[in-house]
Amino acid sequence: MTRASSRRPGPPTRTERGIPEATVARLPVYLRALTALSDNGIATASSEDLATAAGVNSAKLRKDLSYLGSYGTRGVGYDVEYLRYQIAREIGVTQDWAVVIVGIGNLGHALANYSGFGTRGFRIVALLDADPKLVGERIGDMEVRDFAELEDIVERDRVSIGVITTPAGPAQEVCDRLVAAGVTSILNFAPVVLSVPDGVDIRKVDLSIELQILAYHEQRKSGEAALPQVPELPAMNGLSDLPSVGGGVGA
Amino acid sequence: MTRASSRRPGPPTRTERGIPEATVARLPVYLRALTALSDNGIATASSEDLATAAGVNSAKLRKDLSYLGSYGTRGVGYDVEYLRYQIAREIGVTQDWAVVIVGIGNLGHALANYSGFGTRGFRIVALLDADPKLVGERIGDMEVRDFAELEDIVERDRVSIGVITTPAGPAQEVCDRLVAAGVTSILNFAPVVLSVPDGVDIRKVDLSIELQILAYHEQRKSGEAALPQVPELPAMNGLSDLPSVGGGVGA
DNA sequence: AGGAGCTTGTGAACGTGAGAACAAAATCGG
DNA sequence: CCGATTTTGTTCTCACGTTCACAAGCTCCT
Repeated sequence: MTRASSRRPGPPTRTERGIPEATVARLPVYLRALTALSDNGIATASSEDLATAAGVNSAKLRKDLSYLGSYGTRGVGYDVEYLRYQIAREIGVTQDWAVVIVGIGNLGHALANYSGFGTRGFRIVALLDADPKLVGERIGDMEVRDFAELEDIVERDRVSIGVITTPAGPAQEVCDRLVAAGVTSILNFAPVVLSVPDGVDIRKVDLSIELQILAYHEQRKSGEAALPQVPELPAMNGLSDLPSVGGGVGA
Repeated sequence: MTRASSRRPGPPTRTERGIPEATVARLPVYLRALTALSDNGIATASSEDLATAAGVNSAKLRKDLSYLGSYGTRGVGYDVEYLRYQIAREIGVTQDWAVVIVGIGNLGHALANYSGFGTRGFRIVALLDADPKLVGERIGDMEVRDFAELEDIVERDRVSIGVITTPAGPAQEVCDRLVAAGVTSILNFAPVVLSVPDGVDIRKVDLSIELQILAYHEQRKSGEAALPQVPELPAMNGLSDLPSVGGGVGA
């Protein structure tokens, strides 16, 4: 959760209509669970069913849904299609969002290739990279374009979401350009902390950090016994500054 | 934060030596910030400096570090190298962790190709896929091997971490096989909720969910004005069940 | 040596999130 | 039509996480 936007000092720290951030983060999970149920031909589901499908407990799910309104029926459960639509609307995926991907390296490639994308609320309108060797390359039905065209594209297609898949180095500059061009939501895969002005939302995905969190717990499981007790700086691993997935030569 | 492991009912809900989960999730960020400072030749840093580099506020950073011990010096700050080593040791990245990647589609490819990986605490020991057309393909200095070899590899190389980059369909089965083979930490990129026994840690990375969270906030920013007030189920978008990045034909 | 000036480590206040438990509302069977 | 049963929506309580604020401790200068 990395909201960078305006927190006005009003009394209830919750936003506008007031859905807690933790709940917002779970709504997409519910949406997917509902879709799965729907695909299985299930028309009605109890909070218990839904909670199981979504991997949470039913009390939490009910409370989450209560923030949206009273869409269930006591004694019966939730109408799958109806609830699904309500959540989709609340999240905002009943409309299409234009997305640009900047940095067409390994990961950028993977995301660009991911076909089941355009049909699901998000539409990739451009793949950008500053490396002339990449510009012009075709990926699926799209062509990599020069990063210099960013501003034009953002304006023309009303792009509000940018995905950064460059290496760490150029990420901040790319970010600044995106923001200056009018993008107000950024999904960052580069292993750096980006700074953005108020009103711009940033979320970060970082493979390396996820692995390190797993390693921490893994270490507790087995190695509990013999940890060297505060040794004096033995030659450590090359834990360096870019263990994420950033690809491409970026901007 | 998706720990599935044992929560014994002891009084302080905190684990073993007791580092809060929220703190654990930030330690890798601090580690990276320290490495960046170190690379810039900075030998000492205050909590303020570090906090800025890591994108958090200094009070939080100090409290987080205090769970590890007293590694700073009042009036001075922290020795960058020393603190870096202490955090690395705490996380467990001073040792090497063997990792297998299952599902060599677009994303599996991207992760496999990511070079700055083996040198940083995590060593990919195998790329696995069930699709015979992929088996044998060379990626970097590795070769894709048959998913059937999983058990042998896990045992031989003492693999404790598995990365799932298959599509949603086979993910649970792959997960079960991983667990049965002895893997106790799983990083899941497939857009499904995996169920695992106690003692196995799961973390999930889901592009589609991240985008949807951004979309939610984006909608609040602009569209605040005219939201159709609870319409009656208009033809909605094909919000379906696999908007993540899963690639390959998996197991 | 002693005081001024920093910076850490932590206790306490506050806010947010999770889970238990229950009352309100709906269906269904007789 | 009424009671039994089911399941939601909500209230209450507790645990967790964040932030503030300050005393303890270190260095440096005079």
